[in-house]
Amino acid sequence: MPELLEVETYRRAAAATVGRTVAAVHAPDGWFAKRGATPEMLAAELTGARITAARRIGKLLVLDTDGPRVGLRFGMTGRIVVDGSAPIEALIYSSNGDDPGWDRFGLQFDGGGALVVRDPRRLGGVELDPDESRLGPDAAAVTVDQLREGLASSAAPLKARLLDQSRLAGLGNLLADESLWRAGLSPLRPAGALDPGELAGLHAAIGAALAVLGRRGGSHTGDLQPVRVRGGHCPRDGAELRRDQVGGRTTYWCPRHQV
DNA sequence: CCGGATGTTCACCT
DNA sequence: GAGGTGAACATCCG
Repeated sequence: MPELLEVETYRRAAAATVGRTVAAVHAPDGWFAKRGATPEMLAAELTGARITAARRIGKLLVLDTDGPRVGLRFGMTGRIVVDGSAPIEALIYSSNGDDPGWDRFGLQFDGGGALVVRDPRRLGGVELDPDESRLGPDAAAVTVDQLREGLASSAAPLKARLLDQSRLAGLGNLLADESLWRAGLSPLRPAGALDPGELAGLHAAIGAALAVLGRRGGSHTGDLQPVRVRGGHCPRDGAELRRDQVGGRTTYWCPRHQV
C-alpha cells in the first residue's frame, strides 16, 4: 500500500467527489467489508448520501457524508479510481492493476462519475464510521512532543514502534526504513531510549523523507530503495546493509552509520 | 517452482 | 500486559 504518501494522492483524487450524491453502491465482495459492515449495509446506508469531505489520517482515507463516514484502506495493492482514471498508474506489485474484476468497492454518483477501490490482493477494506481514535498522530503533521509520547517507555524496537499505527499513523515499511536511515538510527534501538537530540533528528528525518519522497513521487522513491536487495550497500557510506526482520517486516539498514 | 512483497487483524505463544 | 510469530487474504515478479 500505499503508505501515507500514496494515500494522500488518493485523497486528493477523492476530493473531486465532494458535493456529489451517491446514486448506487457497488460492493460485490463481502470479505472487503470490514468491522461488521456488509455489502447490504453499505448500500443501504450510503445510497443517497452526499459526500462532504475527503480526509486522510495515516493510511486511512475517510469520506465524510451527510450520513455515515466511510473508511477506506488500501492494503498493499489497492488503488483508487475516480471518474475512470487512477492517480497512480502502476504499483510495484500490480503491473496489470486495471482488471475491473478487482473492483472491490465503488460509489456511483448522481450525474455520472464514480469512485472505485481496485485491489487485486484484497488486503484493503471498507468500513462504516471507522474508529479514528485508534490511530496516532499523522506522521506528516506530528510534533516532536507527540513523537516522544508515541515512543516513550517502550523496550520494543524503534522500527516496530514507528510502524505501530496507534502510536504514529502513516509510515509503512519503506518509509520507516528510509526515515531511520536518514536519521542514522538503528531500527533495533529500544524505542523509549532516544535522547532529545536523537528524537529531534528522527523527527526531522521523517519530515525530510516525506517531503523528498513525496516530491519524487512516492514511498518507493527513497535513496534506500535501489539497494533493498540482499547484499546491497549503503548509499551514504558504502557499508554492506544488514537485512533483518524487525517488527515482523523485512528491514534493510546500515550497521555503520545507523547506531 | 518457491519465496517475498508499500498492510492489517487475529489467534496463539512466551 | 507487552511483544513476538505465523496465518490469512491474492497476485506478480525474480
